[in-house]
Amino acid sequence: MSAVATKNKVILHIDGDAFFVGVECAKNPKLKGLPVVTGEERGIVSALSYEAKALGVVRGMPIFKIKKEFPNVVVLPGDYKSYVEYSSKMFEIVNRYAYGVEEYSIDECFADVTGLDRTLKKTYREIAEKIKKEIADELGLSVSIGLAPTKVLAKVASNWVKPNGLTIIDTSTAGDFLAKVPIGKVWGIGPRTADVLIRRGAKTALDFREKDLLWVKKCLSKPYEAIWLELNSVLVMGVNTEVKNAYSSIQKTRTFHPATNDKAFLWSQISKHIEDACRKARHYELTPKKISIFLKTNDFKIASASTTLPSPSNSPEISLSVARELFKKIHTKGILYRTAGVTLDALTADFAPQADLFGDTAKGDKFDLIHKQIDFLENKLGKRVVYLGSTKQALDHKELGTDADELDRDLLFL
DNA sequence: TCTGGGGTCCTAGGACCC
DNA sequence: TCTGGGGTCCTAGGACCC
Repeated sequence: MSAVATKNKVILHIDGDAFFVGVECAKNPKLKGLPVVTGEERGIVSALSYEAKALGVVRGMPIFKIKKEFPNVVVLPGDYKSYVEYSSKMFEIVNRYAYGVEEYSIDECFADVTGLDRTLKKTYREIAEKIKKEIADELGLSVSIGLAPTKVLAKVASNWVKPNGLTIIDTSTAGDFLAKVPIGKVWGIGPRTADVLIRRGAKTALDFREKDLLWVKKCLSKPYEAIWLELNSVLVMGVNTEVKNAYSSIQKTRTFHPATNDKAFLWSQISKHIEDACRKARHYELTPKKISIFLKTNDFKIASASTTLPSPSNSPEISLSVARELFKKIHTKGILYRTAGVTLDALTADFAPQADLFGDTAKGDKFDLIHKQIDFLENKLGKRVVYLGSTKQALDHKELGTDADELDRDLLFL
């Protein structure tokens, strides 16, 4: 037995209430108390106020439907810049009370606040209340807070009362809470795994927690062991306070309707996604080593193919040349596809590439220079001043059949 | 929730090596 | 030619998150 008693950690989780709408109300307090949605520019609801929810509005609802059926709902375009600003200010406030914050998403963070009760001579509840008050006073935002010995339990806690909640779960009370949490509501357990667990008799988080580890290992894969341990108050998912400053993948996808099998159209979508993904990679000075593309059918089956690039490059011409083969592999005659997507993978910070035997790197260098010029132009004149010939159709919104090969010329259109 | 877009991590199976 | 076992890399697909 260890001489040092292993005392439970105290993990805090903060979740913004209807965050995007919350920010809009903070910017324009007249909106407070009104049914408000954001997402006008996307055509579907991204976020909605609790007042809008009460009327029957749901996430993903088409904006035209809102305007028609709920004329008194305020519809706003998303203002991502503000959301990011408010988000980082919110994290700064939390950071006053923690040695680092894990920025989990734009409206959520975790922090390890263990021991702060002694340092600040306050209870954990008082500390959480203070954080909540500062966020409300300084930013005009409402949040829900959970305090618990692990991240998974802290998520359960912050979700327990919403909006404007403050819930504390400790080892002794966890069972009472978990008995009321359907297994599918646990962070990390989605519909598939929930099905499996329910069939095996674990309907609630408590049922699952009471299974033994061997059972968990036998029925599920590795990540679920961590969830099981965390439900049992064993902290295994560390709070990662490192500021995440690089993507490890960049994805571009688009769903179109109606679904189609048109080869030329689908290929032009892929081409556009490759251009856009490469542009983003260049913007962040990242270079992918891998590319993968996928097509999704009407019944949500995904056919994907991926490969390692001949040499790392963020020029679309390189990706395009290998994607052509990948596309041939996954495109099946007669099947209708609803979504096409591209992922650039294994991104690393830009580096000076070594010349290789086959001259691919030399080719990449040439395109590199061209794209530097184009990026410069586009920064001044706007996006897509210049684009690949194979992308043209996607930009024209043409859906009629044209021979794919005819369009697949790596030409730049001005 | 008949289901948008952008991410992360894991796993099984095959290829190839010793 | 057949045989065994282990390691590692690659690819396709699955599951989950916000």
